[in-house]
Amino acid sequence: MILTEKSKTTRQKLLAVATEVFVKKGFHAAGIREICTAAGANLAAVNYHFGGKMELYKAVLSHAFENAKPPRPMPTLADDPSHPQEQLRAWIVWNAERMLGARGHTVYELIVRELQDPTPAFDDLLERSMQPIYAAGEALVAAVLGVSRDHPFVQLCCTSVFGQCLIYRYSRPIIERYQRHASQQQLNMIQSFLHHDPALISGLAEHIANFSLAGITAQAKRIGKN
Amino acid sequence: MILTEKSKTTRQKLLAVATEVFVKKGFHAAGIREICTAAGANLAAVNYHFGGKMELYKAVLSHAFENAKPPRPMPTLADDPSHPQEQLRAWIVWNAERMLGARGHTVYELIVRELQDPTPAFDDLLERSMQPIYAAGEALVAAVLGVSRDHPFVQLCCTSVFGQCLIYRYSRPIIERYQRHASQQQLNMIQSFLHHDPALISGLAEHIANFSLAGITAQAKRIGKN
DNA sequence: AATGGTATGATACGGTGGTTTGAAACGGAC
DNA sequence: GTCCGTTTCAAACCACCGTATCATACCATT
Repeated sequence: MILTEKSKTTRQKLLAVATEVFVKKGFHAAGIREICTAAGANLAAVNYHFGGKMELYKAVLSHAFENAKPPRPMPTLADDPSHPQEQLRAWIVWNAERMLGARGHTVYELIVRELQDPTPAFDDLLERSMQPIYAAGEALVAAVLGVSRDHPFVQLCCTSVFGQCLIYRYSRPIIERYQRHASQQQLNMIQSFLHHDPALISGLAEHIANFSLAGITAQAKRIGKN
Repeated sequence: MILTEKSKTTRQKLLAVATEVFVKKGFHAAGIREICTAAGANLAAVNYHFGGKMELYKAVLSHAFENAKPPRPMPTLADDPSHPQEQLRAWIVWNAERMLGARGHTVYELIVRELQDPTPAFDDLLERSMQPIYAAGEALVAAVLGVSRDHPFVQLCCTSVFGQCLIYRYSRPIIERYQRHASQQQLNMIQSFLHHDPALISGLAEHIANFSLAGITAQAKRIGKN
């Protein structure tokens, strides 16, 4: 199939709109008709350009994954093996900013959707977008704890870090509803968060890093005692 | 409407089966045909006994909330105001065990579903089942940090605690898929987790408490320095 | 101008989902 | 037994969704 200029734009429009809709409603609840009308395309356009709803969805996932290229490279243990603590901090901040940020990080919205209602595309997406990051974190935590990577504490600590990040994606509906009972100071934070204010996001990432490093070093001491 | 014995049992069967299905598939993906056949009832039974799918769902939520009564009371600051640190630890353990446990805690499965696709029943459910617990945690964290409850750090730390708990509910599909690459030792943990082994759950709760207390006291020192 | 691959359009099909209907079966009251 | 409110049942209804169809419009190439 040769792509002319016109076909390219409708394809892209479809992809862009579909990304939005899939993020907002999930795969099953999203409708072809809704996507097509929003993109100003005909109902048959999805089938023509992608071959079906699932293929469109996979294209959206791939596209989101491509656009999730990090602005700065992920810190790893290999960067500076003699200072694992600092590297772990850098990794946590990097990961948290990535998971909480808005710019081109729609992958996480889609992953969060997949977590609850996995589609056949789940495995591949997870493997490609999360596994390398998780593995790097595991190595760093293991280094700081001074144990091997399959020590139970490593998993526990990594999960604690990811949990603190993920909840900000999950609890968006709660936070929106929470505005009613919030003080003025809290309202400002909530607004900043809902609008993906970069300053607030790096503040949150800093908190998660401080909180987690304290937790992890505490566990390291606990291991040392035994 | 007078409830005879027979109607009661079909109603209850419907409620029980619907709870399972709603937890497993969410509100939209669950089908009343599936629920009715699994309950051994006629297709029209849901509409007759509850008035519709949404009413059935609301009944399930209420029923799950009623059955979520804690086996032991929630620890609060009021129990022992002179030892906030110990009380906070007790609260974290209590909360984590509650959120991770299996026995009669289906509310959380349903809440997690609501987080992604809120139905009109969301506000009420949240207000009744989560708000009191969160408020108690806020008070305890504020006491340990030595600040007022609307200090930003209080929110951040509470969110970190809840995030560590919630992720174990969210990441169940990941953990299931992770079994392939897991070592034997990890496999045992995974199996225990998937089967809601109480011993493992209290182990996880302990970890979350240790991790979080270290994080919170670190933040307390940070506040003290400024 | 004619052509042929490409893109768009209106419409219909099969399937599924929640809901409705009206009749039949039950079960106590008289 | 007869009545009447309650409950069950099979079947149908209606709206919606993803997909398939086929005709039409586009547009570079000849």
